[in-house]
Amino acid sequence: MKPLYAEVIVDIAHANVDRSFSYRIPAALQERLQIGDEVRVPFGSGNRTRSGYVVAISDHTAFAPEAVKEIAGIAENRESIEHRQMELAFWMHEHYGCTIFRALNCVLPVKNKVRPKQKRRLLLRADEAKAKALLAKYREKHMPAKARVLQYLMEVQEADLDVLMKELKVSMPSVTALVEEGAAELSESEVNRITLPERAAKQPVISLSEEQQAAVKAILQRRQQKDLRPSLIYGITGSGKTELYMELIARVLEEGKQAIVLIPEIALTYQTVSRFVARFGTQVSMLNSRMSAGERYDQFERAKRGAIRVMIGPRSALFTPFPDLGLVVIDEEHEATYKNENQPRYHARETAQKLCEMCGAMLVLGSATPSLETFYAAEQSKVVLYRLTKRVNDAHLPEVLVADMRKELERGNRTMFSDALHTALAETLARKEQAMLFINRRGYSGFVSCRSCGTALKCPHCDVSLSLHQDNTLRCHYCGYSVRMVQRCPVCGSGYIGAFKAGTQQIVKSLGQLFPEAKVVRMDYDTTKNKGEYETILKTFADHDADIMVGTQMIVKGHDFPKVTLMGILAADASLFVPDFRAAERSFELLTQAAGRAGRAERPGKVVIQTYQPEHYAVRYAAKQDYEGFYREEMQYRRLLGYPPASHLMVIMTAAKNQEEAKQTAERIKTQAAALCGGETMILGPSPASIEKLKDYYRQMIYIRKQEKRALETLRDRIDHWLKESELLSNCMVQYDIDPVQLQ
DNA sequence: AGCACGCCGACT
DNA sequence: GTCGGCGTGCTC
Repeated sequence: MKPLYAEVIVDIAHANVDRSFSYRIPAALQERLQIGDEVRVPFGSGNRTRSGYVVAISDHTAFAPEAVKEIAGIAENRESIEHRQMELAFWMHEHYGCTIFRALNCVLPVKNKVRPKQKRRLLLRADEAKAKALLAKYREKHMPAKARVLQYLMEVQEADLDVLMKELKVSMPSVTALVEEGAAELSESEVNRITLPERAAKQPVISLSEEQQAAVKAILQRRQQKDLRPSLIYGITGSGKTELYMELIARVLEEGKQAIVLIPEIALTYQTVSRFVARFGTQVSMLNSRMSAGERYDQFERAKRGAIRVMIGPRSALFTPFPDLGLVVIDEEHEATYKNENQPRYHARETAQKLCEMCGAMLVLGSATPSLETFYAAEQSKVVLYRLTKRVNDAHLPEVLVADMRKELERGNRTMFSDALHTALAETLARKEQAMLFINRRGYSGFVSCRSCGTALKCPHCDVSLSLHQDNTLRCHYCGYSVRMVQRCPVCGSGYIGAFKAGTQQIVKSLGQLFPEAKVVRMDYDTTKNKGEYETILKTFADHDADIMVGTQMIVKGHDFPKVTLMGILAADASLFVPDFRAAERSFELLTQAAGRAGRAERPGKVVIQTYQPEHYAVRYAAKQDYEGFYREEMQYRRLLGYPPASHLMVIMTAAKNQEEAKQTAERIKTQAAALCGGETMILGPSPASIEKLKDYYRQMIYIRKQEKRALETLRDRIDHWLKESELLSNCMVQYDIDPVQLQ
């Protein structure tokens, strides 16, 4: 019998051992051992037994066979949380074509990751007399390292451990010695210092509307029948999706199970979380991206122990190791942030579905503008749809005006504001109400449009916009088509053609000229970079210390300001012509959500959409707040052009420091792919990525379409296998993404 | 993370 | 020499 080896990740939280080690599998375990099993292995020169996880099994090892040690034993609980998490990691590895390591690091994020040392502080513990005595002793006994540390501590009382070690040129052994002698104390990072809202005065549980109750009842009933298909709560803004989620969470908690709630990072604010805390108290916790690995670790440990039973967070909260998960909610499921743009390129929606299948948990998706994927799945009965059609408190939908900016130009209005918006602003200010101006900054990647007739230049082959490059050519990022920049609009001959530009700063400036007495706040990436700024701006506006808020995408999500009765959308077109097949979908979402911001309370709201393309279907349907109309029209395009979800699309990206290398590798991959899948498959490219050079790497893209997703996965694995055999990979990186959410 | 090895200054 | 503190590097 062949000797079998297992690759084992050792359970030590340190970067230096963040890799696998080969172990021999004892005869008794050869039949039984599986990838993902927890094993006991001798490790290090002391051969201390440690636990680890099997990540691969094979009949050979890259390590010197005579130096390989043997697995000591297997942990018997294949039901453990870790085992379940490992299984999820392996699914991600297969599904997203990333390495097992990447997947594991994502699913068990603290394992193998160093706890941030900079957070550890060294405090003086001995009193003055004792410290002086010890210092004298160290000096006398020639222990300079310890003496230096102690003296320093006596001066400053406490110090950051990393800084101290560097400054005083000492290392860990000296510090530990001091701690053991009781002279000093190490404090871990401020444990659990995330500030959750205080338990708010217990608010009465809002009773659900008939519609909401019916949906809750149906979802629970389906679970009883072991129907684990995801549920889609499709409800217009203000229809009370959150109450519905909370009701489901309450039911799950009653059964002694736990729940995960995913919310896009941008909407993950104090207010959102406090609603959950008000209902469920200290069982609720949250994650966010600003947390250190240590804080995250603490959260996960508490979840494992049962101290937390509801976790709210972004994408990564999905990996909370709950012992008995009963429910996953994904709010605003259409959001692009649910797709990880780094390796592993997982989509939280798909991954949640897998996780829920594994745990027998319910998956509930919610959105006012569902992703085409989810709505398509609902049409095919792979997802069960529940509609919420009524706004809570019978609030009215806003009145939407579409301002045709071409006509404004004709009339000689060269400002950024249409007459309609100008008038509406004046009226709103006169009524002492508030307005928001949303400037669509998506699609800043240089699409070229005519200010006179609204034409945007498109690729004749791909139906995506051309981008203006620095060498003054217009290029298609899908197929590589390229043409010289035009001087006049090819449709109307106007000279007003160029790349679109407008920023929040310019808007604030012109507002100052038009309405000098109005107070304006600006919210965009620049003004919210520092901690707390986001909250400060929101508070200023909520307290009506400002009349107009100007901002980017950020202002669209999140908050209800009851006094906002006007929403102005500038450059609604910008996102329509991003060179991405999802451009229309994204624009529709943005416009619809922005429109939903106005007049949510008893005051009627007004929305002004400024566009050069009033006849575009995304603008038309957004103005009517008609998702389903938009869905049907958009699906026709997707079917026609073979884009997801009608068909499936794989993007292969090559990246190399040498431009030629990236190109040639891409060419050879294309040839190989063509050979592997025969004649009828559509392969586009290679063409440069929209930002061709990124962080010194030149990037080339290939697009492959197929009816079956499975076929793309097989193709990916075959190409990857072929690449590893060939010698192409040495200077060139290759990444795959099936059904991308954002094209690069 | 923990362990061993090897460097270097002090002392029998 | 050689003892012991202390930094460094490795762990299948």
